[in-house]
Amino acid sequence: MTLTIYNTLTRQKEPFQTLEPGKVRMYCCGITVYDYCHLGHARTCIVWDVVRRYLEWRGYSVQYIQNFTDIDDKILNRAREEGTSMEDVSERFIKAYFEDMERLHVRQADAYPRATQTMDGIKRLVYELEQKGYAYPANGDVYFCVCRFHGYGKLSGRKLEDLQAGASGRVDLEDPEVAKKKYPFDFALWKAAKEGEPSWESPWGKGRPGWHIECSAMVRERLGETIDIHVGGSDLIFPHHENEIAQSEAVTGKPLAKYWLHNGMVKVGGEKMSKSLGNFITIRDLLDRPIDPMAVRLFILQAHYRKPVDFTDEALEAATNGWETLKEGLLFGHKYGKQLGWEDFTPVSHSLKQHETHKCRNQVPATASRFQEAVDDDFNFAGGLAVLFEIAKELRKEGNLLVHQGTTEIPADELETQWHILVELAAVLGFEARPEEESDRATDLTDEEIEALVQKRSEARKAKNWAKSDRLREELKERGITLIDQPGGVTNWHRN
RNA sequence: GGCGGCAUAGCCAAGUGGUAAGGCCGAGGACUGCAAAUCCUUUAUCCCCAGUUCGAAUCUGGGUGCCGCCUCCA
Repeated sequence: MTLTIYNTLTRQKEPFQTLEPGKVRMYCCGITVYDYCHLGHARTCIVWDVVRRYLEWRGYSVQYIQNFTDIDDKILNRAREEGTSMEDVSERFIKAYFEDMERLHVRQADAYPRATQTMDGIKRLVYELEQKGYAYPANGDVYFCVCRFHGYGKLSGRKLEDLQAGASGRVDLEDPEVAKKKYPFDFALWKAAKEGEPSWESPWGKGRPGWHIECSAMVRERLGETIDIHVGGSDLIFPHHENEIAQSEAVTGKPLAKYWLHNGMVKVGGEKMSKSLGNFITIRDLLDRPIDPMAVRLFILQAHYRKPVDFTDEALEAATNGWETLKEGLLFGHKYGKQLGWEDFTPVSHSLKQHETHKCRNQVPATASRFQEAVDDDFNFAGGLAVLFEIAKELRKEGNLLVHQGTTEIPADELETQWHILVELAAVLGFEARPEEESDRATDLTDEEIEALVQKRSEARKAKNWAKSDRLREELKERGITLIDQPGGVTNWHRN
């Protein structure tokens, strides 16, 4: 089976082939650290986290880099408002970022380069662009000359003429920065220092880098001149990624990335969630409601990554309920493994036995291959989730049968296999259920005490003293015991 | 104005030529003193029009509606 992915660059699905066998070099445009992350950021991080996990599950060794933009007007503005420094602001929100991502169960990238730590690489790129005639200085700024780069617009499907036409009326010629440019669409590689702002020494005088150049420099420094996959939000296609391509390819003469992937936006009330519209909800606010992080992940993963997804309370509730179902399946082994006499009911952790699974692909059960078949088609996680739900629902049913009837329909060893597959596939999507969350709610009653109360209730029932029997049932319920009346007057019970 | 995308049940959402995955919500039934839990069953012809085809949600053309990008943006 072949993994096929949609490439923004070619606007079609292509079979995935790495530059180097078995290895994937992947770069994700991260965030500008001037505020807490919102659900839109969460989507980006979760989607590419899962892409990475999936590639690894498919047997690739993935090198995954994500940057932090820690030089920017917004950060400076915030620092000014607070009376603190740029470093102070960026450090704080980088810390917050990691806290949020940990809660969302997003795995850490292999490295998180920052603009302020990539200064040499940035200056080298600007210098080389200038040497090759793609850049020109203007009063301490340095601009990229868009007209000189012939591939400009290839990613976003724009022509220079269209851009110019579209810009008429938008470009403010009075703006001093615009006035320095030869063409309105030239963009800054380096900006001259302003009074009271952080700056770095450079051949063009004191200043700081433009936004786009840092990614070009980081990719080159960390992953090389051409990488396999470059990802980010679809709102970065133009101008950010277009400019990255221009800068990098003008210098190296090689493609910056083979595949360009972009995730769709999160919407609220039909509109894009964004800072400027003020319709955003931060990850921490959402999780503090509280919403289970896994429900958030499910909400994100149930939509195809390229499509926009609408955030509503209803959708969130559906995801929360859906996660409950999935969770019950994932906890099956912990709850019933012992009872079913499994030899080994510890779950395979997400760091995975899957490589071994790969070695015996011919034995991989049909469910796992259906999962792979779905996800191989441009990361159709929703399709893969359907497979997970199938298993989870079956396990839940078998677990219930065990509780209610004391026996399962499916043989124990088969259930064990199913469960292991479920746990493994769920981990590929980043889902994990922790058994301790469940056992914490244990009651203080001993089995004997419960039995005694159940017996008392049975007697009340026999005497048709419904008030008393209902009171006893209610009492036990409050103490975490669920009663199950069965035909023939037998009452089973279990701790919640 | 330019470029791109989307339109599938009450809601969310896969599917991209052979008569519609999955999730959520709901309905009916079994069981029960009632309930809870559980089990079983059940909910669409795919925005509109025309065309191609033996056959289209799926391809082509037209229309309508919505969204994104074109300025910082995940």
